[in-house]
Amino acid sequence: MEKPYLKSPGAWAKRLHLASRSMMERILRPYDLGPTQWYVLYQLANNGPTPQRDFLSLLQIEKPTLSEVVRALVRKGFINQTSDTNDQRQRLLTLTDTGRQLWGELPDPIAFMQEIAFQGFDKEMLEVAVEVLKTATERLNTYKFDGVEK
Amino acid sequence: MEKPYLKSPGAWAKRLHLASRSMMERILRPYDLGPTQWYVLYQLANNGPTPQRDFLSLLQIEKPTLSEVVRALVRKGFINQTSDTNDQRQRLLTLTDTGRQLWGELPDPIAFMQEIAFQGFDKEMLEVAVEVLKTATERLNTYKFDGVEK
DNA sequence: CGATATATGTTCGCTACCAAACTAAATGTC
DNA sequence: GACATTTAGTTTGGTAGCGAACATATATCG
Repeated sequence: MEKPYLKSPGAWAKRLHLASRSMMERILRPYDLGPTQWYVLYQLANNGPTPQRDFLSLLQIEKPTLSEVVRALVRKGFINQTSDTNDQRQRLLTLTDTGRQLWGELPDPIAFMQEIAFQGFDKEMLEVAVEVLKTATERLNTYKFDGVEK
Repeated sequence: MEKPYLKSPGAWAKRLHLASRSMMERILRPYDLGPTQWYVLYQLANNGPTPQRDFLSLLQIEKPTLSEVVRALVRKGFINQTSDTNDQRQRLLTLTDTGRQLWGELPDPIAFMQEIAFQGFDKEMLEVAVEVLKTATERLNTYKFDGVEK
């Protein structure tokens, strides 16, 4: 009975995620940008001004997390957060000039890391891996649970 | 050119990790325990008092992270942190009586989630997934980089 | 119209992760 | 023995994540 779970896809998913995050942070640090902050700029640079609300599903994060990311980007002067004129609840996020200029200088960390991590793998192997991860994720996310027995 | 990376194993690794963490947090919340805190108790309950230092490799985390986890467990009264008599730098972690009692009441969240997430999969598919994740992780972790071109 | 419900964001308090800079103790080296 | 180096942990300040509770604004319903 020796920690079988350290060899499971779940454990390796965690390690891969942390390794990816770590490298992305190193790449972005010179630009004073975190990984999730990068995704927000990515969206704004490629699709123009976007309601803050939309980022919840785009980034798959909760409201408090998004609030903090937005706050950081506003503080750094890379985006503006304005109230929608029609619906005063909604906030619209737009790139500032500084933000647009920064985006022009940024490398694409995702493409870079994909190349390192997955280059040379069979297409089929990658598909199997995605299938396992995707299914496991869906099962966990949809599992109804009223507390574990106890 | 539509965000191919959202379908990559890296993206799914992140989602699976977050889904796992989220469920583990829900399971452990009634016991006032976080996932990483659980792993520390797991080690102490199964292998007895352990130098704090050893947890760095066991949990694959950095010193500040460990410091904070230990701090939380001491604050909650589940472990003791004492100085080694031979080497005053080292700290030894031991379960308190409260901690031991708590451990006796805890479910095993890992076994529980493994069952939900991976049940019914081909052994071969799981091995392929692990192979992909493990290789990708190693490549990212060993990649030497003196900053991306820029 | 008014009360209630829903949608959008923020705040608070927590876990968990890191790098950089620090203290203190032990070890090596000259 | 003195000084430099290494090792163990902490502190500080940051990102990223969450639930619970809150304020506001819009929408719905009676």
